[in-house]
Amino acid sequence: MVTIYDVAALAHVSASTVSRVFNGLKVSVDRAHAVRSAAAELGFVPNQAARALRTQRTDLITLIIADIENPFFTAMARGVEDAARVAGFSVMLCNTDEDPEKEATYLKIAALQHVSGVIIAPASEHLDVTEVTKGGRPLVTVDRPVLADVDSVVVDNRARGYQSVERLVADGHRRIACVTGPEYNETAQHRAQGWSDAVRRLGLGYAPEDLLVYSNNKVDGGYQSVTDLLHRADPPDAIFVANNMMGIGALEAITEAGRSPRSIGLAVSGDLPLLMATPKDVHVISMPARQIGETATRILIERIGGDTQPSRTVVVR
Amino acid sequence: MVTIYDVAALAHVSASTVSRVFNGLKVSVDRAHAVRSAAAELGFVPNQAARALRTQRTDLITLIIADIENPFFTAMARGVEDAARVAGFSVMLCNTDEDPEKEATYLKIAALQHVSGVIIAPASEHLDVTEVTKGGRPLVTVDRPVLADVDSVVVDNRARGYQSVERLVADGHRRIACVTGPEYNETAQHRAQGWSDAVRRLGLGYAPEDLLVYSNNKVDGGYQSVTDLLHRADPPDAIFVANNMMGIGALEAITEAGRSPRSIGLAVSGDLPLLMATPKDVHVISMPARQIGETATRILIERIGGDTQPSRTVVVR
DNA sequence: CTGAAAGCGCTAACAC
DNA sequence: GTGTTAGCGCTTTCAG
Repeated sequence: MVTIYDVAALAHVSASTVSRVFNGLKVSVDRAHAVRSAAAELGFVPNQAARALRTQRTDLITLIIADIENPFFTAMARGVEDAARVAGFSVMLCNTDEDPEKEATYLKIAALQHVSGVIIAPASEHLDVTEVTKGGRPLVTVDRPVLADVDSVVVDNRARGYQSVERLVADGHRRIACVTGPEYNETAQHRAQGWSDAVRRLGLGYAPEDLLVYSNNKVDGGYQSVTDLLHRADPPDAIFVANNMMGIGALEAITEAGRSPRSIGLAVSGDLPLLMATPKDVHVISMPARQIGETATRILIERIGGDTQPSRTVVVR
Repeated sequence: MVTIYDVAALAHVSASTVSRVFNGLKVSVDRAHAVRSAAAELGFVPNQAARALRTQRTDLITLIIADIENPFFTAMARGVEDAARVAGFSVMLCNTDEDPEKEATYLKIAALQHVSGVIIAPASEHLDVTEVTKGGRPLVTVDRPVLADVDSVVVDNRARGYQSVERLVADGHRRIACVTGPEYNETAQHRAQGWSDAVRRLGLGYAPEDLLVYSNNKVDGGYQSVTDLLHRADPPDAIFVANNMMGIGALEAITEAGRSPRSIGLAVSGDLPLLMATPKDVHVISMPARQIGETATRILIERIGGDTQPSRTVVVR
């Protein structure tokens, strides 16, 4: 392994000068040049482990997401990756499967690896971030805020629910059901709240609770819930589905029931993955997934750079 | 930060003894116990950077895939992750977007970070692995072999193409087209070869080239290619689609053309993502994505452990 | 089986 | 601006 000392010897300078060159500190031009060519000649690459040991930091960002198979998260991951790369950071992607235990493990690993920062789509707002933030390591949550004092990047979930109802009403629907995520999931709750607020505010004339279904944010859940709704004695004439994956399931259920998004109104929060063209008549309230990732990364990197302003929650449109 | 010296002091032993305990080397039971409780009391966690610097290795595996948004790769990633975790490794997931430049960058980073090993779904068989393998770091490729002397885990792509034709013929189809991936992609070529072999061997009575279409392994490509095929003057009566994403596009194209997989035969290599139920009459030649990931990881970890048998290519069924 | 001692490659005071 | 020096926390000979 070629070290900084080999380079120093070849360039007739000290090791510190080599170090300075590689860290962009002030060095006279001729020596800097000597160092660079020596390094190139030897194929020198700085040893990250040594650097990490010395500085107690890495140029690594850990990204922890709930479900790598959900296109929303993968799109977000791309946003993170892109923003991180231009800033010279690498991203370590971890998948929790919505399992708080895996989540905790990854947070611990992140701390162990001395990553520079963590971006996480937390399984719950009760996430324990102390393990990673103690020692001043920044963490920003995406998709949902947590109760701890950290930065978050989220979307306005209530507005999404509200807007969905407005659009369906504009289409002439009056009896609009809601299929949202698990009851313990705050994001799911907020979307449902937006929907129920609208149902009341617009005077649609039924108790929202009667048409509210909690599901699992997965394709099969959306399929099942919508199928059930369609078979009720007193079925809805439209449905707001609060998550992209369930949106796919909903579409399948509607098709299978011999209906179409024209006859039964459908609004979905989140982009429908893998569909060439969004079926006519489906209202898609698009999710700026990539932008969420980019924004979160930018905030994280500012923090890594020493930004100490009070923590904030950014709502992305 | 609490170090092994703090633990050593509290346990009245030397630092080396603490190190031995944490590395599973022989230490007398009572001292081992003392060390463990001291470590627990202080909340000691070994500093990975120091360890990496000393040993020149990490418990990190880098997984490099072409497209994080393709469910085949994400399923594979899960297999890798699961197998890695039980062996005490963490995985760093990198997404190349099929961009050889990004791929090269990630390989370089992997070497820099002193990861223990690399699993990669290479963009091409001409992948240059020297940067990462020099120094004896193991690398295994998945999905496709490369020209270098490394382990690979693949599926039998020719067999998949051949089998698809057999199944469609059994359904009574005689004029079977093939939509495969990019021409430079060996995997795509092999699937097409299996298809064309079958077309000839089964005496279907047309020149395979006439019904072979190269596409882009994406949803839109599958959609476009199938649409074009259906509008030909002399259209096929069945289609073999060589990739999961294009399979989705194909299905959309068929539906949009007012046809169904019953009237136009359809066989797809790879599982159709996000569909609740695979449409009746579609032949899906399933891909053992997860198993590929697990197998690759197991091989990699054996190599990391010092296995030096000649490199091999494992074909997963 | 255990401890002392010597670094792994790098950075950051500190002097010059 | 530059070199000298002293570690970062750990593992690993080498003695005992």
